[in-house]
Amino acid sequence: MTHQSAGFAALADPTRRAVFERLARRPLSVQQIADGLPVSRPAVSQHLKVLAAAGLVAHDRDGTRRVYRVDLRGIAAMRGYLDKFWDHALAAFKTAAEQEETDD
Amino acid sequence: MTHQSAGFAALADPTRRAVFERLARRPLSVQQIADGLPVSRPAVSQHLKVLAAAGLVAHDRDGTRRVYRVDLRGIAAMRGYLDKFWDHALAAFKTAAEQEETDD
DNA sequence: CAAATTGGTAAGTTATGGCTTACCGTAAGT
DNA sequence: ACTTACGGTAAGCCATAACTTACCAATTTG
Repeated sequence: MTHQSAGFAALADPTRRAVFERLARRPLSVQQIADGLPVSRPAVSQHLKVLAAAGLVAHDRDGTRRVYRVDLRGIAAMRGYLDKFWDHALAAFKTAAEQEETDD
Repeated sequence: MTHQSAGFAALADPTRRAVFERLARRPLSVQQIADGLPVSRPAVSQHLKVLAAAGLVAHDRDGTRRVYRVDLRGIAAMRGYLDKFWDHALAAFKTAAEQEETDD
């Protein structure tokens, strides 16, 4: 519920999408993520916080490192939100089409 | 491509999501949308512009009125973007699970 | 053709959010 | 224990974006 709306805000930012897309390829430490981006490491930390709040990423500990990876729960929530409209709009479209038919 | 990223930004704003969700129920004029929201009509116009740029809404003319409705193209683009990660993550998960099995 | 309704755009204000540097805690390595 | 590596948080800066009022164009109606 909260995850859906937070998800859109999370993926709205280009840098944050870049972080997310990198993690989709393979799990990475914060440092590794920052190395591949034109922003500082603290900036990455802040982005990860937002992504985590949206349920889009999670992390495991490895010593002092945090290895981040994508979390399916956030994606599932967003997919669910969009699918609601998708199904609804398709149904409405179908109804309209049938209406057209009987109008002939 | 452009629609995906614009879509997330478009649905990131609560007011804009409210506009979109209202339109999902049924097509409405700009005035009608504004009547149900705590913001001015020009604000609604601006939100509709953003939603339209993301391919999430479209409109038909009816005299001086513009009747807005949801546009499936924007939703399809966003679904496509998310599904990519969904499929990829599921595949990775499956591979990991099979790895576990052979580890026993 | 004048009046009224509808809605997009401009200009200006304020809040939000993304970035930086500085700082602090924690775990490993020597 | 000291040093190094890693990463989260705080404070402050600046750009963006969400809102307002004011204005204008276009269509319908009397």
